Amino acid sequence: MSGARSGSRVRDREGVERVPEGVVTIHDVAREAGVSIATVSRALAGSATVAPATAGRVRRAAAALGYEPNRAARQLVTGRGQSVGLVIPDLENPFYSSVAKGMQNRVRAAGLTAIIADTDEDVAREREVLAQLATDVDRLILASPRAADTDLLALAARSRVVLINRSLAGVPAVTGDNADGIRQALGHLLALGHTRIGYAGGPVTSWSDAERRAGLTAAVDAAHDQGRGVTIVDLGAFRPGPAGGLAAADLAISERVSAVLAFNDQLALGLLGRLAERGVAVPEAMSVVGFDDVPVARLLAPALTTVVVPAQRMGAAAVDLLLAGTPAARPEDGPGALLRVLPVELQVRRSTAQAAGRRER
Amino acid sequence: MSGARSGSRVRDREGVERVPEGVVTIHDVAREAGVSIATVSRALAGSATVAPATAGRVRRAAAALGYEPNRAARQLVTGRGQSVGLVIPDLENPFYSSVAKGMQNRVRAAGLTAIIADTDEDVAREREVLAQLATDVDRLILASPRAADTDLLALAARSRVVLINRSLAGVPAVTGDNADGIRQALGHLLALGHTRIGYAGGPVTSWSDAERRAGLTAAVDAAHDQGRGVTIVDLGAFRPGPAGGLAAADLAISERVSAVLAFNDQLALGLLGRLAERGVAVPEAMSVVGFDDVPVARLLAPALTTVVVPAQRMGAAAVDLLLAGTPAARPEDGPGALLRVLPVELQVRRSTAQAAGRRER
DNA sequence: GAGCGTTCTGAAAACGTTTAGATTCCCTCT
DNA sequence: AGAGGGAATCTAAACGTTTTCAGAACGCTC
Repeated sequence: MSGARSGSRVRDREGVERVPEGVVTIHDVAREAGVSIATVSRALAGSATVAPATAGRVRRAAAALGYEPNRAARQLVTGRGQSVGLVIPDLENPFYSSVAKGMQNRVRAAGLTAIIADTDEDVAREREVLAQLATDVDRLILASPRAADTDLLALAARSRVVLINRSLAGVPAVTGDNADGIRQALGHLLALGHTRIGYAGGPVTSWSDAERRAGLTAAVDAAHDQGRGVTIVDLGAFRPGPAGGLAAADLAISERVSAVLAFNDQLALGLLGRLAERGVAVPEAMSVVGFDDVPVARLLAPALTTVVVPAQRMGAAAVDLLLAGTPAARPEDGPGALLRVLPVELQVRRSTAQAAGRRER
Repeated sequence: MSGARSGSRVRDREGVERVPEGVVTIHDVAREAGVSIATVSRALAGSATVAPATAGRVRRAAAALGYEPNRAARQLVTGRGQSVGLVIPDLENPFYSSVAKGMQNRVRAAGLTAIIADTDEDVAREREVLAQLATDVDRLILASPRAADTDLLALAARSRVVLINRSLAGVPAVTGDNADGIRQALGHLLALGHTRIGYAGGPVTSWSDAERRAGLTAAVDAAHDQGRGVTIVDLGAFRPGPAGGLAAADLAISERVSAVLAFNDQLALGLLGRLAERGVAVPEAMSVVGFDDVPVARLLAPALTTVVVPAQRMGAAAVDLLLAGTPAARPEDGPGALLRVLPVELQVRRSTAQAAGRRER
């Protein structure tokens, strides 16, 4: 029982075209080609140190036998697997499923395998997932993680990591241009004459929300500098699902804003639903702007005015960043060093309209 | 440089709580617990032949060191991988992202890894994906595959396969109760007085659509037997995305039906959008029923009456079927042998109402 | 024709795990 | 007290690959 255990069952005197029953290993190819397994490995890896004639013979033998390298064995010895993990907070959130789709496409195009894990928007779950994933994946894409900075840095230290919608010193990341998006959205509402606008925020732990709030503040300041008065009413922080939007809607009504900027489309969806329920006409009595442009946004009645974030492209871009031979970033480069910011664009639809005069309810 | 290579850097005199820098292997745990690696392996595998006291010590050591088994190594020796692949037509379709979510949760709960692949509703792409996946996964869940029966059988011959929304002799499968769902939907519309109803079908290659059509025919026959006349107008076959619904809406209007049964919610979404655009009031002038109950269905205005298919549970059930030691099915058992049919339920919302009298347009 | 570099190939060690078979230990039974 | 038998544990082989190092074959220069 030596290493050549599988020999007898693989080859018999029938010749090359005989398809082996069991799994073909590198040893079988080596025997077929009359070389050692080391040479097979090198020939198939395209190493330059193998003679062209030999390489050809090896390749032919491999093809004839239908050899497929065993990924587990390869991974074990190289330490580097051929899969990349994607960790997302919620697969049912259409924004993230789009990200997942883009990511998965690109990964597969690169001949790799996409492993996916949903954390249910839960920190503990995320930690668990990360621990499990860390062992069999050395390349990770983390979409909007809840994890603490230190945990992420530890992770990034031993795996290649790309973040989506979060930035962290020394870790490459892809995000949408949050500040610009919110600026465009606010500009649109101002142009429509709204002066009292609610902001329905995402979770306090959300990096995107922080960015969008900062962008909002900046945009408001800029407006003031131009002599345009506007009041932003902070409606609070909501879970980024449709359910969160319900509460936000009630708040928007009682705060007497004429328009609401929602942290994301999911929230806006809930808002729209609750406003309809309460008999508040959109956009006549209340304008609503979302963020993300999830696929349903344009199908709603009224179709949702929202900031288009190229979710699929974000996923793909994250993969590119991950696979590019980017040298490990040095923390001293600052957070922006490896940040890829994708442009976003306001898509005006039916959910926004000119502000009516102040209303009493 | 022996097998215990990582020893020095892992343990120092600080004690148990010290988190190791490098990767913790079974050797480290063995040293920590004062046993051999074989015992560690057995203890963690839950083998009965290890003394409870020892097992406890090992588990504690493993936890203290944060040990996670190396999957590549395990897979190499056992031959059986610990990932299961999920092939879905479109991640952006909320129904399938729900399936994916349920599947992924269950897979991870079992300590396995979920590999995901999106085929973009494309046969060629699907074939490609399957070939790629087959090399590193021996357990697959195929959601609504387009592939030919023969290809699927070949695949099922060498991997464990569970189908979702399709049935095939000898291959275990999970589906919703399509016929019953459509029966409920039709019954609801009949109860509301509709007598001329459109059916907006899915792709002709879709197994689900075939089932639903069959169920519809049966339900219509049953109604006729009870003396209730109803005319079903086949509006055609549409791509199962919202875009398909637009065309279906125009057809529904020109065919003067008072209600439409849509193959799925995506289609219904498009329908609703287009009807609103054309000024046809839902549900006053036209009732619409969907299928699937995707998360947005209840958030639409009007909220969509639809057949609730437990998508997440389907994903989970498929995993259960896959992991259960189900003996390979024998084709002679017939297609139903390993079919797990999940009950579905009509959820009445605002998109359906009593039929108005016949209208002219 | 000896010495020496080049170019190619092979032997063998590693990767971290599972598992078969050997070994130890401690009872219990005679 | 010695043998026999289980239970618990250990030793070592195996999984299929990559890669280091050493060696073989060859051609060149002097």
